Amino acid sequence: MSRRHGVMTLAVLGLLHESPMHGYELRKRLNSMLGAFRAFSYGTLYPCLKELLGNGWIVESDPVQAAPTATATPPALSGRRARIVYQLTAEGKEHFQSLLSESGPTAWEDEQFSVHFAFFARTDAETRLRILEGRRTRLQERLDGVRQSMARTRERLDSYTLELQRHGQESVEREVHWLEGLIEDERQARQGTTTRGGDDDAPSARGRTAASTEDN
Amino acid sequence: MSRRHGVMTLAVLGLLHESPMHGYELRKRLNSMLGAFRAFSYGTLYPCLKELLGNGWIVESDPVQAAPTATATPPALSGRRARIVYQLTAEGKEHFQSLLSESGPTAWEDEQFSVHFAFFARTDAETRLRILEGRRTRLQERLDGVRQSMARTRERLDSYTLELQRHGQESVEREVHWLEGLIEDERQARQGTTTRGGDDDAPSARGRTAASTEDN
DNA sequence: GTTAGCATGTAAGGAGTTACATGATTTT
DNA sequence: AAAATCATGTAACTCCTTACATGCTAAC
Repeated sequence: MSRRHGVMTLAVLGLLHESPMHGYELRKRLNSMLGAFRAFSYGTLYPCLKELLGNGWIVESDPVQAAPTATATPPALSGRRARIVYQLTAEGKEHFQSLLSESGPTAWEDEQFSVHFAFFARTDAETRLRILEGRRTRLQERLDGVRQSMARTRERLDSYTLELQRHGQESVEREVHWLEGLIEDERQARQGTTTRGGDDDAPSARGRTAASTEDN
Repeated sequence: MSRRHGVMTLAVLGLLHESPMHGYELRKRLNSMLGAFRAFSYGTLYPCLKELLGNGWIVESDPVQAAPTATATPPALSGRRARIVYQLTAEGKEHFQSLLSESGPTAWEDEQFSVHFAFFARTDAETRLRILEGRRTRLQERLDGVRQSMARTRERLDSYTLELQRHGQESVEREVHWLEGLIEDERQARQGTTTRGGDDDAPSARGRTAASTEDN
């Protein structure tokens, strides 16, 4: 028991790590963080929060009611509906870190990768590198599969199917290229901090951000 | 009852449309067709076949046992395990066409789009255009969301989160660009066949295939 | 002789969605 | 006065995966 709600758990713990929040806001931030990749509905969020509560990873904090435009609103229950603000417990933080340090397929598969990546600033350098490399290898395998299949079925496919394969292949190739840049950055950042085994905060990816936009 | 197994139903019917096949081969062809986008397991395939059978959309045909390397293998049950070869019925073909002519969100959302696209050669021109445009609009909305979110939270994000957003945005932009090329092709192909309302086979996407690789 | 590939299936469960229910508040 | 947005939640259901069970044949 405990490993339910795959991606959401990690994402929610990560966001609450920054600051306490209520459900509605949590979901908005979640979907803006991962906007291009996926979206969650309330039907996933609220049950997930319930479970996190049950596991003692989060607690309800004072329902701090942010002033509803006009500031001076009397005590008790005014300004909108009473919001339930959640915050991380010590165990929650610990669990978050242990989730972050997982570097198996669970971290680099399609749905999970983007969330893990989003919290790389809190992930130690070794794990970051292993996840990036794991994903690159995974995509490379997929590419091999696609290339073989295109070689085998050559000419026998209609133009739409062919175009789909071509487009799919190109997308995967692009992501591999992106990953390779990131991996190189990680390696170079490691040179800077010599043999240190420590975890520190974001190495501000200089160079790469520019490099990957070069062909604008 | 009847609308189960979302994407698979369409994909299986589509493949069986080309030629009869047994489950194992079906799955291989499925995964090679959609290799870059998704993969199915047997746990999805076999129950799906069962349901298609129940709906009368496919039937078992003679277990044509392809010669196992050496040709002359005696009658009955030789050469590997008895394979169950399925083929499309008339109702199956009809149902397949009706699935193909759906052009709502069910056709242009992430998981479904690639399968629908793969069978565009059997889809009529109007539907193709509506699906392509629907998806483009959908992605455009997603882009607007991402851009707004990036404008709002500017500077307050660590470099990894930022890089993720940038990469996500770029991917979506690329797909929009790809779609726009395809849409233009469809429109030009329509000019060729003047006012005709008919469905014909693949307009061999000339020009486009080259154009989208131009920046090689 | 053992691994890899061919071939078919089932049971249990995980992750998430849709649609509903409810109600306040702000904007148009 | 209507519509959008804020806010929380639940029940039912979908789609798919994992892990298991079984056994045969080809290649190393």
